[in-house]
Order: sequence, then structure tokens, then C-alpha cells
Amino acid sequence: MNQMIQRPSLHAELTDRLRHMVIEDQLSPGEKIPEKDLCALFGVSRTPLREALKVLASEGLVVLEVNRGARVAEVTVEELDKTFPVLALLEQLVGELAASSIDDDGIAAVTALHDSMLAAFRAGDRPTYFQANQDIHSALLAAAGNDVLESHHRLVATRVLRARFMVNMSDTRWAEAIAEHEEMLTHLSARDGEALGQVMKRHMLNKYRALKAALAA
Amino acid sequence: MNQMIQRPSLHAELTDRLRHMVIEDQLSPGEKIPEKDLCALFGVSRTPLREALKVLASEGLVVLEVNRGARVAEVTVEELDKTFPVLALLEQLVGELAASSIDDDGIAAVTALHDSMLAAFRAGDRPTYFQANQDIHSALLAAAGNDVLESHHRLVATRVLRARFMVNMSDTRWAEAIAEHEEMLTHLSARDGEALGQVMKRHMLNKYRALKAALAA
DNA sequence: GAACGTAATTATGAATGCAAAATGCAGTCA
DNA sequence: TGACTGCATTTTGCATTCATAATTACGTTC
Repeated sequence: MNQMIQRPSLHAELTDRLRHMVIEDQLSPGEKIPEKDLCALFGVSRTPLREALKVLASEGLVVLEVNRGARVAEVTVEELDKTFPVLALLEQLVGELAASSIDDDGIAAVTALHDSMLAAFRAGDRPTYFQANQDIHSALLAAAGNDVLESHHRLVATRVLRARFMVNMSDTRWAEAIAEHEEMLTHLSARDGEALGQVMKRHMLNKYRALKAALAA
Repeated sequence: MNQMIQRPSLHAELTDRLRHMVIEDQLSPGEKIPEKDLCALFGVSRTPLREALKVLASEGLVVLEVNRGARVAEVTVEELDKTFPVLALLEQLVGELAASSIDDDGIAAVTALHDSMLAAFRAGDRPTYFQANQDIHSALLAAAGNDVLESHHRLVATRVLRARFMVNMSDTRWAEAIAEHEEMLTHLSARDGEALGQVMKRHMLNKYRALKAALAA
């Protein structure tokens, strides 16, 4: 049993915090990132901050220009077009693997999350819905039991996750998404990986379609 | 010993070079990476080198331990088990997209690479075969015209690419791989994305199976 | 007032410095 | 022999410093 407590290094902590700020739109796409300001904000020197920026750049969340510093990567329509097909494929695999690997406790946990998501939907509480939705997908990802899949899914998903701040999900799409989640839960409970994978893929492609439609308007 | 660098941004160049060294097994799995030595080797200070190591760590090629520095990530059987299913899926998508996007020049280029690969096969020249093989996959990846897919494919593939140093491909598997490549070229020429995707997926899974078998022996 | 050129200021890339942690090595004791 | 301790050395994480590229400020000219 290894319970060694070690303070995470500054650069790792900074990477997480900055990534979170980008995902949560606290740093907006296109925004310049002056090192000095963030150093002051976090109370650290430029060295670990710059290390964090390099990592975020390799994840595609930040763009580095030589001698011009860093800015938050834009979320472009082209990127969405190229990302969603990949993401849909990964989702399908997540579904297939999760259905065959998940245990009863896992199904119970997802069911609980599903119910609280439904509650948020009925209450019209979008932030809570969004969080529960995220948690469900995270739970399925974990249940798939493939950490390579998990890390790459996160990497791909993170970049387009920010698109949610670009448009507002329509009520009809919201209801549709709920229906898809109902389907997912059914297939998960039946441990039908094939079906779950198909629904999750479709779910992701529908999200993409809705996003595109909203962006066009 | 002294390979001075004069390209803009040392850390980017260092990242590329170190990644290459890891892929080419010049830095072996598990090997410790003392910053001082590499600084001397490249003639740079520790700052950009450390930035590069952070990036490689986020790619999973290097493992960082707090206050203990960096070592080259091991290639484990568990990792292969989890990576190949993902990689096979990505390959399938590459095939589907490449077949529909590629132009006549592209097909000609792949055909040329294919022929030189065949020549290497007949000559029993494994290094040359391996390079041509890589080039074909790169060409198809580029032809797919999806840079998100491309970057993530590279990310996933790089980690298991190193497994080729663990075992020697058998002659029977080699011949089988050649046959699969013949199939691929046929489907590519016919621009049959569905079929190409299937073959490429199967090709990858067969590679995995052969690798596993060789490791077991 | 706009366009341009040049000096002052600022921000960035990389090297160096410093404190803390880890490692290696005698020497000690069982 | 083997484990432990104390100390010197090395290595690492981060802060600071330095050089240079980029940006701004400002005057000049048209």
C-alpha cells in the first residue's frame, strides 16, 4: 500500500489549472496569454508556467507563436468537422467496451447519474444537466477499462467541449439527447455493447449536427 | 557529440529530436534521462530541455517522477492490449476517408511506395521495408485529409511503434502483411473506402496478434 | 490628419543561480 | 556479512537574470 504524499510539482498543477480555465471559458478562444499576468495570478515564476503552456500547446488548447507568446486556441468550424467523426468513433468503442466490462455497481452508479440528469432536465437546469451528462460519459469511459482509450478520448473531447459556449442547445435537441440517454441506459443494463456503441456514436453525431445547425443560424 | 541547434524555439526542436530518439530506440525503455547529459549532447541549457521533457511526458513517451527526473516509458504488454484496439479503429477510419479523398496523384504515389516496399520484401531488407511501410501509412493518413485524426493517430501509434524492437517479425507474418497491403492497394485504387477501412483494421489487428504471439514465445 | 521612421518600453526565449531533495559512499555497529 | 547513519555530492525544481525580438510611443514629414 503506497500512500506517499507528494506535493505535485508546480508545472503539473499549473497545467491542470490552465487547462481547466480554458475548458471553462475563463480564458476565451483567441485571447492572448501574457505570462506575467498569469505568474502574478498564481504566484509562481515564469519557468513552471511556460512548461505548462508547452504541454497545453501539445494538447492543442493553446497556440504558441515564436517570440509572440501564447494565445488560447480558437474553436473553428473546420476543427469541429474533423474532430467529431473521430470522437464519434471513440464513443462507439467506449460503448462496446463499457457494456461488456461494467459491473452491477457501475450500472447502478450510471443509473443514479442518469436520474439526477433527468431531474436537471425537468428543472431546466442546464449547468447541472451538463455536469451530470459529463459525469455519465466519464463513468462509461472509466468502465470501458482501457486507459489508452480514456486518455485519448479526453484529449479529443476537450478541444470541442468548449464549443458549448458558442451556442445554446435548443429545447428540441435537449429532449432528443435525453431520449438517446434513455436508450443508452437500456442497452447498458442489457450489457448490449453493440447497441450501446451504436447509440453513443449516433448521440455524438447528433450533437455535432445540432451544433452545426445552431452555428449556421 | 556536439549537435548545435539553430532553429527557432529550442524546445520544439528538442521535443522532435528526443521523440525521434525514443521511437528509434536510441533511448531504451526504462532508461533514465539525466538532464545534464542531454544538455551537453545538444549544447543547450536545461530550461528548453525540461520543456521538451514535459511535452514528451504528456505524450506518454517519457515518465516524470517528482524530484527524480525523467525516464523513457516502458512498452508493456498491457499497454499494447489497450492501444491496438484503438489504433485499429483509427486505421479503419483512415482507410474510409483516404479512399474517398485521395486523388490520382496520391494513388500513384502510394503505388510507387508500395512497389518499393515489395522490392525490399523480395530483397529481405527489413529496415527498408519498414520505412516504406511507414511511408505508405503516412501517405494514407495525409490523404484522409483530417488533421485531427492524423495527429491523434500519430500519438497513439508512436507509443506502440517501439514494440518492433522487442521481437522480430516472422517470415510468414511478413508475407501475410504483404498480401494485406496488396488488398489495400486494390481497394484504394477502386476508391472503396468501406473495404479499405476493413482491410486496414484487420491489418492492424493481425499485426497485434503476431506481436502477441512473438512476445509469448 | 495619415503615413512613416526611430527610440523607448515590454515580452519572450533561453541561460544561470540557488535551495531542497535524492543519491552515493564511508564508517559504524550488530 | 549486512543494515544503518551521517555527510558529501549530484540532481532536480523553480526563481532570477540576461539578451533579443516585438510592440508601443512619439516625433517628423508630407
